[in-house]
Amino acid sequence: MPDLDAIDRKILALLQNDSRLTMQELADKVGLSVSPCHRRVKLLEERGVISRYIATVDQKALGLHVSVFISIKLARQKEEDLNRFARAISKWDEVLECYLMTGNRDYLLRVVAADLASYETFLKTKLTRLDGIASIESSFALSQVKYSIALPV
Amino acid sequence: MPDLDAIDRKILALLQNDSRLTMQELADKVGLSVSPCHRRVKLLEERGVISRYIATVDQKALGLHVSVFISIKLARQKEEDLNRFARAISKWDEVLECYLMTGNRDYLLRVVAADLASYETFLKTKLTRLDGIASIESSFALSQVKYSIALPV
DNA sequence: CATGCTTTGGTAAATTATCCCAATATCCGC
DNA sequence: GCGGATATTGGGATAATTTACCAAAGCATG
Repeated sequence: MPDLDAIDRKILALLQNDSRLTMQELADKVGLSVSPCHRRVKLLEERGVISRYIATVDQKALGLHVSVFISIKLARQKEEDLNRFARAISKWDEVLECYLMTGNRDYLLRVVAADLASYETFLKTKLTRLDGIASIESSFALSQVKYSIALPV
Repeated sequence: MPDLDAIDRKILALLQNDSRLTMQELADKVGLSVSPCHRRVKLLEERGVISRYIATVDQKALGLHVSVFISIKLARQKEEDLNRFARAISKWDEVLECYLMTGNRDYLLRVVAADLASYETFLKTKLTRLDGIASIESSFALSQVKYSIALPV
C-alpha cells in the first residue's frame, strides 16, 4: 500500500470534519484542481483509507440522555467464549463501542440509553442474560467533554 | 421541537450508515418521493438532529495501532478546575473521547496513538504536564470488537 | 539529455440536489 | 359526518455537482 502524502492527509483531515465539501471546495483547500483531487479521493476510498460516509445525529435530540461505560469480566477467556460474546454484543444497537482490554482481560463497552429505566431494561433483558459473564460494573458519564471521530492525520 | 415520526427515524437510521445515498435512493427506501424526502432531511439538519456529515477513516490505514483508555482523577473538582481540564483536552487531536464520570469524579479518555512510543510521548509532553492531576491510569485495548457512531433510533 | 511513468488540469457529459407550484392528505371545530 | 384551514406530498424545471476523458506538464531513471 503506497503511503499517504501531505495532500492525502489534508484531504482526510478535511473530509473527517465535513464530507459535504464539494470537490471544488476541497480542491481549493488542498491546492489542487478538481480532477486530481477527485482522483485522490476515489483512490483513498478504493484503498479503504476512507471507509464510509455517514451523518452524525445529536444524541440529545433523540432523547438518549444516558451514557454508560460497562466493564465486563468473563468466566472463561477461551477464544470461543470471546467470539460468542462479541457476536452477541454486535447485534445490540445500544452498544456503540466494545473493546477487548489488556490486564484482567475484560471488555469495556459504551452503551447509550434514553434513561436509567431503559438502561436497566437493557441490562436485564440482554446483557445479564448472556452466559459466561463473571461480573459487570457500570460507570455513568455525567457529561461528554469531547467526542470526535476524526483521527489525527 | 416537533417530534420525529417513523419516516424521520428511518431517514436518520439510513443516513447514519451511509450519507452518500442519493435523495432518490433514500426516498425509495423510506417510501416517499424525492421532494418531501429532501425537505425532511433539510429540516432535520436545520433542527440540529443531523449535526454533520463526515468521512470515517480506517485507523489501521493511518498506522494508529494503539487505543488507550485513561482514567484521570483531579486533585480538586471545582468547576474552574474541570473547565481548565476540558479546555486542554479539547485541543489535543489524540484524544477522541472524554467523559466526566460519576463516582470518584474521574474523567475517562479514549486516546489513539501510532505505537507505545508515541503514546508515551503524548503522556510526557501533554497529559502529565497538566496541573491539578492527582492520578492517571492507562488501560490498553487489545482489539476493537465493535465501533459504531450510529445511535439507536 | 532523452525516455517512460505518474500526476495534473480543463472540458464536456451525466448525475444529483434544489426550488417552485399544484394536488393531496390530515386535522379541527361544528 | 361536513367544511375549511393547515401541513405534507409529488412532479417537473433548473442549477449545482460529480464523474470520465484526454492532452499537457512534472519527475525520476538510465
